[in-house]
Amino acid sequence: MHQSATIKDVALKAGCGVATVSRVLNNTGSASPKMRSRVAAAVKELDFQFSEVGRSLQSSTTRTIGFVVPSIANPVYADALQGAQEVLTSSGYQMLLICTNYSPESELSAIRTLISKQVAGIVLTVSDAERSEGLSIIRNRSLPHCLLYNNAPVSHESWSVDDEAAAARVAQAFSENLHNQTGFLALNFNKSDRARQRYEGYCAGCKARGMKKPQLLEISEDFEDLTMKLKLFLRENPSITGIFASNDFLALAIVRSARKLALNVPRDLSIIGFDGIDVGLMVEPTLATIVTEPKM
Amino acid sequence: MHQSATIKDVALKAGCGVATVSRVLNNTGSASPKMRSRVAAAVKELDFQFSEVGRSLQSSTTRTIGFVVPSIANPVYADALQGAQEVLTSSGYQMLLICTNYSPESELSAIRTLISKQVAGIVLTVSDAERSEGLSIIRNRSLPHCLLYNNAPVSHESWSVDDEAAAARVAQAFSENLHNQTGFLALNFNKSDRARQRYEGYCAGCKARGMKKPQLLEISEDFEDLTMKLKLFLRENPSITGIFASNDFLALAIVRSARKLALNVPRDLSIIGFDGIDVGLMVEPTLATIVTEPKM
DNA sequence: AACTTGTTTGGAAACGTTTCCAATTCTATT
DNA sequence: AATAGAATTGGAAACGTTTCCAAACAAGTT
Repeated sequence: MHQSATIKDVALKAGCGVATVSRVLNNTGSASPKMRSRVAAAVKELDFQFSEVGRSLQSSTTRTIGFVVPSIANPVYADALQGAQEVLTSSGYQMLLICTNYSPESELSAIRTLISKQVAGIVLTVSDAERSEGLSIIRNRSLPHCLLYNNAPVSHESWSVDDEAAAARVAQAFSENLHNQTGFLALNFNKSDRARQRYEGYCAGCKARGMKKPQLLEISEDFEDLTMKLKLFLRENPSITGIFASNDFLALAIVRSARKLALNVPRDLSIIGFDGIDVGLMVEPTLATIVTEPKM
Repeated sequence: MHQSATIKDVALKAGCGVATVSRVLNNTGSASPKMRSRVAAAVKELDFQFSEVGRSLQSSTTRTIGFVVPSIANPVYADALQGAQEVLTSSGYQMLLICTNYSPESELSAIRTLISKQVAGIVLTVSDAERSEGLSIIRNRSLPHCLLYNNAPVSHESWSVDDEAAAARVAQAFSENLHNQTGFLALNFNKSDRARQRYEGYCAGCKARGMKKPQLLEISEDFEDLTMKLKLFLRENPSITGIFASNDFLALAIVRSARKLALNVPRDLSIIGFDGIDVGLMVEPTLATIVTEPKM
């Protein structure tokens, strides 16, 4: 494999010292016109590019931001990453991405990895912001960071959604449409503080409006038996007329299951999602959801 | 900000040379039990982690793979990245991700950036594999790489879909259902060799089955006026009974537009997509599509 | 006790940069 | 022509690792 040219090769070819090459290429310090052109020629001839590794070692900073998200197949995170990409790229940063699949252990090792790669900052969604070990490491090192979809304690940066308030809004919508007994659908309930916050906010909202306490329908990763689960759930709780899904992905899946059970959505069973992902607009009828706005 | 401990700090605290620390921690070369334990203690006390930057400089290799894709909002790429994540993470590699938004210039600069970051390899989807400048740089440097969704010339690695064959299959499906005049829907037609290959394969397939040549319906990024475009398109080509969308995203969008125009899908207008993304299964009726299998 | 073997150890160079600083060259002034 | 001052230049150190190699040490054999 063709070794990359280094600044030394350039200096040699241009007949000057490496310091001069560095100064010319970075436009820092002075250099005579002839030197500039000789360096330029050498660079072109060798197709030279700086090694960011060398630079990072010397400057002890990388132009890289680490991202830690549960999954990239979920459009909520994909869309957030897409948005981040645009601002990163335009400011000369790169994205180092790690998915954790909702596993706290993966979170920790992801964060360690990012630290050892000396990322300039970290954007992350953790399973539980209150007791994330990785997060406290980050804070100990006072690494620049920003939580994404987790709520941060005051004085910490985060970009998130007011889960409680939004969930209360869902309770309002159900209440206005005369639903009394509803369900709450969650995946990985114990692994996601978002799901729990939404559930709590939702329970509070229902209570405030005199509705019955929502029944929790918790499912596993395996979508196959969702239809069966729903069937049993509705049999055990026959008075349920609405379901609040803790995210749009689940909402779409449960709509589908409901239809398989020959239920008309929303007539027989109302369903509200959370996030406002684009594909929710593409189904028929359009998915009811809480739209969040993760843009500047 | 709390500076990270270096191997020198560890050596100092353990009362030995840096070489010893390196040997102990990497389990390379010999070390006495007492040294091992002293090093271990120092590491724990300082919460030491190797700097990957220093390591990379010395070993001139990073455990990072660069990924260049058009967009991460499109589930086709998101799913591919998700799959890649899993194998990367389990083999100790990280993903450096850059989105290009279908722009060849961004492709080139993305590739330059990745090279300067010394990635160990590159996985990329380019606009046009035949004339991608970035791709030829990669080949010149004989950097390990793999095309994703682009077809590579023989002897090069790529992970892609046989667009022509798949498109011919679509022609077959339409033909079997007695469609004669159909349309082909594409976004960024001139910016994507995939779309062109699908179109060509589709035209060939239609011709082989004695159908009329498909009409091209090309749209811009702006989905707002898709409904209007479709209306005009169908007015100009009243005999069209089916549309082949060059990807599932477009297919879902056009289904929606068709419904807005009070057309029954598939009775009045049949639509076939391409990719087989999961959300296609969540709409009602399920999206007809070509399922591709980007997994091991 | 003197030697041979084998194991542990740490100094130093190298990887590709940037930057400080001293040395050199140029320009302008007397 | 001599000199002050400014502009340009390059050597060397530093960033955090790994690895080569020689030095130090331990243990076993005469």
